[in-house]
Amino acid sequence: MHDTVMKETGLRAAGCRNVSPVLNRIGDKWSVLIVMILAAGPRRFNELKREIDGISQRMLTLTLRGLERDGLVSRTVDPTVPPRVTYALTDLGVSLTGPVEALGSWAIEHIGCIRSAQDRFDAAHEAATRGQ
Amino acid sequence: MHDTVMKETGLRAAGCRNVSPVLNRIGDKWSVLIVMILAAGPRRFNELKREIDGISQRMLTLTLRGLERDGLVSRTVDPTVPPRVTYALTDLGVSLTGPVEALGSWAIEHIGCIRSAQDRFDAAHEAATRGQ
DNA sequence: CCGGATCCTATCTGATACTG
DNA sequence: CAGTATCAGATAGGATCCGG
Repeated sequence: MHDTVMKETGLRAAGCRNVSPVLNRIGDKWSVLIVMILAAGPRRFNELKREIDGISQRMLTLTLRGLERDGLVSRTVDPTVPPRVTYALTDLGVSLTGPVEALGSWAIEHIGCIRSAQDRFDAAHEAATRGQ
Repeated sequence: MHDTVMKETGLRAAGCRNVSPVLNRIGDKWSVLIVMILAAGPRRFNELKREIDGISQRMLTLTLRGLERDGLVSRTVDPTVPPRVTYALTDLGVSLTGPVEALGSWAIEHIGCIRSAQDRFDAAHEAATRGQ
């Protein structure tokens, strides 16, 4: 990002290409939740599964694989039997919690505003649709 | 939300219920991009369509409706013929740009780290899969 | 110019069953 | 315990045509 002059459009386009993959990850159904739980400390597979409640085994595996692939989460296998696999946030994963918490704060702060906007919109839309 | 004592788990669960809808919005394919473009000033429908390049008419309409429903974007119809419809960020929408830019900065800052992690992961995984 | 309606495909997700 | 494999349903997204 050391281009001396960069048009706003160029900056935005470049930003988007970089931001998109991150958004795809944090935008999925479980990633942020898992990152936030792991922010409180490492967990084993079934601890996560119990703690999340609603996630399928499959999605937990898939999401953890994705997070591991992106370098946000580390996976440590304890070669015992039965196996113990521990997941933890990497430094990169920890650094993500900041921005995500910022977004979370915004959401909590404005959720009332959003919900009332939705209600107003739905009411208006329902009124327009009533005649059909 | 007036429980006097709330366990960490409860707090997290409550936070999640509030954050999830927001994540669903900003996690989708186009919302953040549109918000960021509108942050630079109001646009008309086809201006957005041209500027985004790759979005289908359908998705632009759908995404704008969603943003409007959430109170992030305002839609103003100029009752001329042909009609002019102008989209702009609401105050709520403007307030979202802060956290989103924070996330964007994080993404830009760490994208190299992420990509190399992915390459390492893919290389390791490919090696493990080679023998099949 | 704006956008609704329809059709079709790709991807995501969950349920279930099976394995080291 | 910690996964993998497979199947079926839900959902997102694009292409296209039509209407105000």
